[in-house]
Amino acid sequence: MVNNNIIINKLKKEIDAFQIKCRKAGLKVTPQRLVVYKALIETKQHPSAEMVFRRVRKVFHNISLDTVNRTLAILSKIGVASTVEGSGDAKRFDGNLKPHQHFKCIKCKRIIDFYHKPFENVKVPADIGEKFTVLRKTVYFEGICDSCR
Amino acid sequence: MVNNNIIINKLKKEIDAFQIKCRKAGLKVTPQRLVVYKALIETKQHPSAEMVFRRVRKVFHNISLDTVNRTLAILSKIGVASTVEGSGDAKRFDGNLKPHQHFKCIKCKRIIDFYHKPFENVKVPADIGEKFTVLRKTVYFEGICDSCR
DNA sequence: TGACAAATAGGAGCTACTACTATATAGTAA
DNA sequence: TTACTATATAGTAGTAGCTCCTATTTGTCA
Repeated sequence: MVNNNIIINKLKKEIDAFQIKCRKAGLKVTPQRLVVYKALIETKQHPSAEMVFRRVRKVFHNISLDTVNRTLAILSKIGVASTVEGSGDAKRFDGNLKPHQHFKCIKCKRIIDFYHKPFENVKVPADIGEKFTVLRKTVYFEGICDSCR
Repeated sequence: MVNNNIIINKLKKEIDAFQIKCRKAGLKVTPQRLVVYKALIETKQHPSAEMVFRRVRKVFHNISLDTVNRTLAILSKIGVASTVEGSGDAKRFDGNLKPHQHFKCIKCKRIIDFYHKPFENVKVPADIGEKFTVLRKTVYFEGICDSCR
């Protein structure tokens, strides 16, 4: 029960922070945005737009897929979510803002978070850093997960 | 001239090796496959299927996009090419088999190779290596390239 | 509480594949 | 060389995953 309250309080705080970020960015706080944001931070599944859509439809019966897509793009833009690297297939989103890395199973497409300190501070080689503006550094593994092999 | 011959010889060797790999995999060596393979290893552009298609159409007038797509998938499968990481947009292919890393410009979508030894030997954390079969390790940067900023 | 810019639902449109099928061809065996 | 057959291809239809469009609705602010 105590544990549950901690989780609920954490969620409340995150939603409050989200509303502030929206207003700062000149974005309206709509119930659609709140429900998409909640769906994203409540899961560790790194869902696609379609997965989020199916989830939120259960509580918001006539929300459109377009709104979900637009909202996920907006969340990434204002920095409360990000898109997961990995080529092909549907875009996958991530509401986990802590520095972390991903392992993706090429069979079942599951994405698993892991935390490995040395990968957080990858140094950009001098020649790259001088020529380009590096906005995102990623260490990313692909392979076969435990349940697929 | 001498330089040119070296390049042509290198290309010939790669094509011979490609034919051997095809036969080993039980795949027929068709002119379509050769032309797609050549188009891929001749460029540093990390082309999409569409880009390869437009290129090969110039010399192979009625090749179909489906064949290009299928062939690129096959090249990746038998290990003479790979798909480039990076979410969304069209799949991009790479015929460069030397260990290297990519920087992708989020504006113009250009992909630039770079070579940085320390990134070639990224160690898989023990817990990940035990639980999953890691087939591919990637260090990947995103940002704004020199011509876009 | 009214005004209005921003956001949404629903649907059309688009891009990037992927599947299907009749025809053609590479590889092998005679 | 020629005949055979499994594989591959061209052309096209179909599908997934967005993205754009428009009339309507709604959050925000004066």
